[in-house]
Amino acid sequence: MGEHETPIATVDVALFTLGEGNLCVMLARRPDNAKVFPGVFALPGGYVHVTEDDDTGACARRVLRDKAGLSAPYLEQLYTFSGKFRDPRAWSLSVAYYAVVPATELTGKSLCLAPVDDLPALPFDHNQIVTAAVRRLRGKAAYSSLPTFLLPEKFTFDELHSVYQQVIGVELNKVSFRRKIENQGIVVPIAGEKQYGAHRPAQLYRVAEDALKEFDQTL
Amino acid sequence: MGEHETPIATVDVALFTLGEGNLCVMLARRPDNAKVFPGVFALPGGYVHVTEDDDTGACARRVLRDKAGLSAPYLEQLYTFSGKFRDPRAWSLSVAYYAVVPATELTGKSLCLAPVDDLPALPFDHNQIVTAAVRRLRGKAAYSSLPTFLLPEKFTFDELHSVYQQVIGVELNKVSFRRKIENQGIVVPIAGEKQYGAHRPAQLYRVAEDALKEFDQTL
DNA sequence: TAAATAGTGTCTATCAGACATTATTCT
DNA sequence: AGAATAATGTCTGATAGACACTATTTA
Repeated sequence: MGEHETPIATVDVALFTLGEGNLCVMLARRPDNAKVFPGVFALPGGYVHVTEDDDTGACARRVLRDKAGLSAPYLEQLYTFSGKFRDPRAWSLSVAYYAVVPATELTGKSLCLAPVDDLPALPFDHNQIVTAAVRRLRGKAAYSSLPTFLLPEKFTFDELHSVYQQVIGVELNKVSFRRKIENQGIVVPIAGEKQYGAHRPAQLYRVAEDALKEFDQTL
Repeated sequence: MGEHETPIATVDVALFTLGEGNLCVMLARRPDNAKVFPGVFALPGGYVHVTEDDDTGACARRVLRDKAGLSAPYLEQLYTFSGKFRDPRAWSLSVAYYAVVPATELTGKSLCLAPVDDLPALPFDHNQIVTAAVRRLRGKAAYSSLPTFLLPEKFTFDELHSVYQQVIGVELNKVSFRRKIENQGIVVPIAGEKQYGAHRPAQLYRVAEDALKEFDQTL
């Protein structure tokens, strides 16, 4: 078997968070000296550095660190997009990841957040990547603890309920939702901690584990 | 941004079928002149040919055509495996696919089929790829028409039931299973066609559509 | 008519959703 | 007391599983 021309290998990351009640994806301005699409907003991404990255997951974490200063969000490989024409430079292959972080992790950073349901036109096949990532996120939200990664450390039950609804995009019965969440052991009450307001105070919760937990049944 | 060394880009395919009641994966003998692991059984795979393949899916179909003579089985991208050490030659990146075909498509071809629950040690990280593919297949089987791709064109309800059980690995209530399948419209009876035996003859069915259909609920 | 498998009718336990009720704070 | 939100108790309709029963063939 002789040597072949190898494709370009890159990693792109769709970083999700909640902004003003909408599910948003982070966009980064491409450098002005980029060979293609200079100065255009796109998903953060970059070449795989074989001397620097242990694997594509490490590459994705490096991209997030460099472009958003994030250390350890929820990160999952999504899909690998490839083809002759997706990058004007050459036959290319992009391993797409998606990440989920609470909005509190992004405060102060000057980032561009775009609501996923009202996205501008993006270069390459990045609109397709976001669409696929949203589909995955929404799909998993219905039967996993994934939406909890959008919440800050402490939260009330109503916040949890609201985040699930926002992500999935449908109304969820409050009583059934509470039953389900309690059965699955997704969250645990923080003893003695309550959120006060002009009403009965709400119990504060935290996630039971840092890992993603999949439910055995639908919400 | 300067030029970087690019990783090796390959595609590997886990081809599933049923052999003697077991879920099996196809293995191919690597050529004797291969640079690494010559003559060893492994998942069929190959380099991405940027001049020949439109994308990695086309590459996977080419691999299946060349190594198993298959034209259009169910094919789905699984995951991209990557890293410094997974290939002794260099930093490499393998886009893994899995395919599902009825055993009848493989008769006559001299192929090696290994039961997935009793797999030999494979080169590279191919055991890991098969494990991930089996998990995906079993996961999807429970709420989709995926197992129908293991069946021949015509089949009885009991065969359908049996294939689902074999793939998922648990017993499924026959009455509930029939109700569910009927509700989902996965299969349609073939008018006037029955399979005869020393008992009441069984209605023959075919799949309703060629595409994968996902259920709204679990079996 | 016995054996074997195909296919259906129906009861029940479980559970999601709906609704009503109680709880606890602030104004 | 009234407003506001938190949290729980209980009824009901839908449905998965269990079981029993009927159907149709060959031997």
